[in-house]
Amino acid sequence: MTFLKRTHTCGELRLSENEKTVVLNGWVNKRRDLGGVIFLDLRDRFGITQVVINPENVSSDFYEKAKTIRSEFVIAVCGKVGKRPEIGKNTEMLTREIEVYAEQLEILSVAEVTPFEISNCENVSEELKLKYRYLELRTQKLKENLVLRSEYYSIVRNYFNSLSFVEVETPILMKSTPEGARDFLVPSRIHHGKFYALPQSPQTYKQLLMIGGIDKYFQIVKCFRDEDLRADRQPEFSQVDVEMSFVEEIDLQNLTEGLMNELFKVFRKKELELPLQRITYKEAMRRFGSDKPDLRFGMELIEITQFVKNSDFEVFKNAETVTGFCVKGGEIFSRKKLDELTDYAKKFKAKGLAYIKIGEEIVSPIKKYLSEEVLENILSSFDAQKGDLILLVADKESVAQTCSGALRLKVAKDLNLIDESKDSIFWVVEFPLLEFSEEENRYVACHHPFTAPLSEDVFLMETSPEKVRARAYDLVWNGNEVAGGSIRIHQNDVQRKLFDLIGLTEEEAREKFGFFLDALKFGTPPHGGIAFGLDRQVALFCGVEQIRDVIAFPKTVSASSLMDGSPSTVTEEQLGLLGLELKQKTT
RNA sequence: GGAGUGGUAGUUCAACUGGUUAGAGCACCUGCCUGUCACGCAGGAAGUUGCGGGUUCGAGUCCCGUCCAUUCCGCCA
Repeated sequence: MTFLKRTHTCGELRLSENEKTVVLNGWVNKRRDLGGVIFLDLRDRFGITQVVINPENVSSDFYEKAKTIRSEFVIAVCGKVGKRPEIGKNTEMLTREIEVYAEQLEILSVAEVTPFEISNCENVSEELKLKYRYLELRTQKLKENLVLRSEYYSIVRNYFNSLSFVEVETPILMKSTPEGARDFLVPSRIHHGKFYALPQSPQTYKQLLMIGGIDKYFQIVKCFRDEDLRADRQPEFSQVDVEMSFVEEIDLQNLTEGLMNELFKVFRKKELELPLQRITYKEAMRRFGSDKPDLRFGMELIEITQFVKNSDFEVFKNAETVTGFCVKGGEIFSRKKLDELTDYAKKFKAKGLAYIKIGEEIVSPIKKYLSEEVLENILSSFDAQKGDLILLVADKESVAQTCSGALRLKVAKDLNLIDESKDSIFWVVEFPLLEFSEEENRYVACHHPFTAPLSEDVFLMETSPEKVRARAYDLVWNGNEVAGGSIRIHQNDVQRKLFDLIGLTEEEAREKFGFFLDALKFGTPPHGGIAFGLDRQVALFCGVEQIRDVIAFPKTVSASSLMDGSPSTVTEEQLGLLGLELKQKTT
């Protein structure tokens, strides 16, 4: 035997093992040297067990060796399990009833003083923890998150396997596509000047699988997007990717609801009320100013455009939309608070934020522009009572709604109106198919260019493409988009029409998506799919804000890995082989 | 690409309006301590104040630039 191998984990022993001789392996979480007796808290991923080294019961050699043990040493301890004279004061310790009296001890590995304490690193900077991520992984929290993630995989696989889905791996090296996010590119050594792209999602592949007759597909898959990062966005992230043939929206929605219910049963100890509520994109925007609203609180938006059309206030009079919401008891908001909200509104392109305080009297910077009648109409629209505050944004419809929606969420968070024990989970449907991009001066697909239009809207494709609704659906959970999908186009001519609408010439379409258009000609079943944001869902089930906390080795917001120092430079030789040469950075 | 916040000992933070030798908790090291579990007590070591420049008699503090982390806007079909 090369070392004393464990018989039990550090989270396993209870009084039932009293008197048994056991071997534990683990890291020293904490050492308490009382001069005579030494206590070691031994940690592995299952828990912590107290080890006792009593000089009266062990040889002096043994005792001297034990004296040298420090935090994060990896040791093996053989000893007898005993009942503690006094139950451990650390109430989180699963093994607090017992302790192990060391009889043999091996130091398997010494450890230098770590850059931060494993048992106390809540407040340590992100930078340091990421640099030494493997040390942070020793913490309970991160381990629990990864274990939950692993259970998530297993529930997903069981669910789809039980329904006769086929798990298929799709290529990581693929063709760069012009639409959507920026691609990560991989230069080809064999074909100088040519590049692979890493998939933003296996979208075309899974559709080709449908054409290939694999009529129920799923995959837990990495996706890559070279865009700027956020707390809930990493350059590489995971999806549960699903596609089915001979289906329409309801089939995929039912399938998704079934899986979400399984996940909720395990992770939230409750069942969902199925079927989930549906709300159209238009209604979500009108009532909540968001395509992923949080419905755990009220403060719905009320549009008052009609009442102020003829007011003397130019801003309201000329605005396409005036909308806002009523904050119950918000009359107490200070000037400072209102300024803060105004600044926040400006981030979302609003030019300003109007407010009406309903106190002993009505206080509002715009009061002078509003007639008694108009004011009355506004107050009653919002059902505003004394003590309330009305916040209003006037702008073109999209800005007024988005901005009010953002404010609604911020105010709810500030006032702690969100009941975290509740879950709001529902579908948003009937998204627009296309959206006009001022920047690119063309239509772009809201979802992706393979999404089918609603059949009753197809006639609008020629005349007003922006009005066409898509057969797309998003699953929204507590204000987060946690899954999204659509019924796909399965006719070659419709697909070509869509490419045409988004400004791809016949030639470009052939060059970029020719293989796909060809495939559509050879008998394509009606099909559709959905993709789950795995990291985001796991983060929500773990109750953490950052998806970094559910990824073993995440990147920073500047997309670098502090631990291994990637991305990094490569040698001239490596570049040469690829036929590449670096340009001087232009400043 | 833009905005905010932060960067001081291993670590978490402090240092009022620019002013003596940059402090404290935890960790670390040494000694003492036989039932601790945030062990205790005494002592000690530990700093290029992110980096570069500037203003000043004097800069952790003010100014300019830059880098890193983080949050948000843009972006993310």
